[in-house]
Amino acid sequence: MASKLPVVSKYDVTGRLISVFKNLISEGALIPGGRLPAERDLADTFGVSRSSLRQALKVLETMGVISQRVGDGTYLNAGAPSILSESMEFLILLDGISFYELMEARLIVEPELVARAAIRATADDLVELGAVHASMEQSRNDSPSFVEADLLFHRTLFRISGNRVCSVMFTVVHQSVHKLMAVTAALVDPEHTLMLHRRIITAIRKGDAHEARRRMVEHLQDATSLLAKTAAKQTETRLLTRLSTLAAQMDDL
Amino acid sequence: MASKLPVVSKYDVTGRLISVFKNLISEGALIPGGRLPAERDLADTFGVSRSSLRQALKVLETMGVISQRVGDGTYLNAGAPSILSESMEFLILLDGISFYELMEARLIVEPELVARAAIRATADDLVELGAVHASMEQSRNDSPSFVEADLLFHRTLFRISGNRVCSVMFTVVHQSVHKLMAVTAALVDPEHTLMLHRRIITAIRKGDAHEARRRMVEHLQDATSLLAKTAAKQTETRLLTRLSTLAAQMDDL
DNA sequence: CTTAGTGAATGGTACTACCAATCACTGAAC
DNA sequence: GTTCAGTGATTGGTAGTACCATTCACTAAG
Repeated sequence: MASKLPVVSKYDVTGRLISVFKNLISEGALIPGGRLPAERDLADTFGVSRSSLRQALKVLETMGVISQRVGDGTYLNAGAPSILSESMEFLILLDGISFYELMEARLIVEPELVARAAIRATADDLVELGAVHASMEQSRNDSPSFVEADLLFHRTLFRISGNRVCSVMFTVVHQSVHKLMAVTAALVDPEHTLMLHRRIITAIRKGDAHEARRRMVEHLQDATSLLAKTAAKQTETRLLTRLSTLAAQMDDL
Repeated sequence: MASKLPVVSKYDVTGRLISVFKNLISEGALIPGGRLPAERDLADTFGVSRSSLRQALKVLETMGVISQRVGDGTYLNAGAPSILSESMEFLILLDGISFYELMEARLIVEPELVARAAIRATADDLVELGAVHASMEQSRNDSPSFVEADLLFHRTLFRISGNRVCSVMFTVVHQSVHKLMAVTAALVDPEHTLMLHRRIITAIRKGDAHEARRRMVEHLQDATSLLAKTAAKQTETRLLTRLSTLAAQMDDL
């Protein structure tokens, strides 16, 4: 007869639980924003221990799929732009991705993306883009918020372009680059950056995809060479490997 | 005095543990391929319970950062192209990313990437690319392996382009698209695909970046319209939402 | 109607016990 | 000396219990 009946390999319960949640979501049994049963009930329903269930839930929470609040409950998140960010940080660490490679990735994606933004931008999009740029001008003398506004500008362009896949994937790239820019921001000329941004906006307003693409290349190449100048190779490497140190620490270890 | 001394908020032990591992990796205390102490020892040295530690390790394992083997131990992985894959699947589910959006992301990235490949390709790269194409020709009558070889072709181009950020990010995009292609592969004309690929290879051999870019756009647009034709909107949606069902199931639930 | 309080529900952590797979070591057989 | 079987310690995987801190809904007092 069959050699294995309902063996079901007692192992990898956690992994199978993750698959179950994946299916429940795809089947619509769980809706974004909805609340999941309590851990004790879930464990009971699935016939697994609360320990194993919690491992699975912790994975989902780290990926941004769910949110857990003590005393309240567990909720399924709506769209989750932060899903990839934790993974990406480890990727940068393990593969030793350099600052140049990050910027090159931007050079590959953002010009083509802004070209689509130039075509698809609605009137509302243009207003929003103008507002973002205005807030950038206001913070021209405050490095931290200027860098912040700079990235918001790029992220807005991603949104306008309409491709969420690229948008999400480059959230973390932007975050990583952001940490580097924050260090060297003092040496950046705000007026120069603002001018390059204005050129991009103008191209989008005209709906000129080619021009927008060209202006984005111009801007990113300028930023790359500038950051490269201010950060010596040695320093840069050190910065990159310390990217994650900003996170919460285990104080008592 | 200070209002909070060593309070250290007993909460989010797992999250802080993940940060600790991140730091240990970035500081070189953990090297890829290296073995971590046993769970019981780790929990002891960190002063946390094995439960909390295991939650953190499970997150790292799911992301592909570490590998755990019963009876053996826990090892830090080298580069991990699969890190983003699990997260991406949930993203597609939660955000309802469509097949068109996936293909558009490819259209944004791959042409520019192949342009760089045309410039950077070494003699060895060209040989490898030729070999991949040859294996594709051999499997022209076997749909499954033909689709497989098709994706290998594109992944090889990613590698040759030299940008690991894009390469890793699109691993999962390719995987998702692959599952769709496997369904509609029967309707694809192998000879047509092979011809489009040959054009790309020829452009790379010539080192003609513009030509390579143009040929990639041609190929991807062709693939998109073809898949769109064979997959009615309704069917497509159903396929997408079932993308994850191939994974292991919880048989006993 | 507002506010303070009370108790149940919930996630977070700790700890123990046991299982199954793996590996290194030992000793017998060739 | 070499090989192979066995044995025991080590290790990850799961189950289960207990307790804590937070949150929320409900209640009663103002």
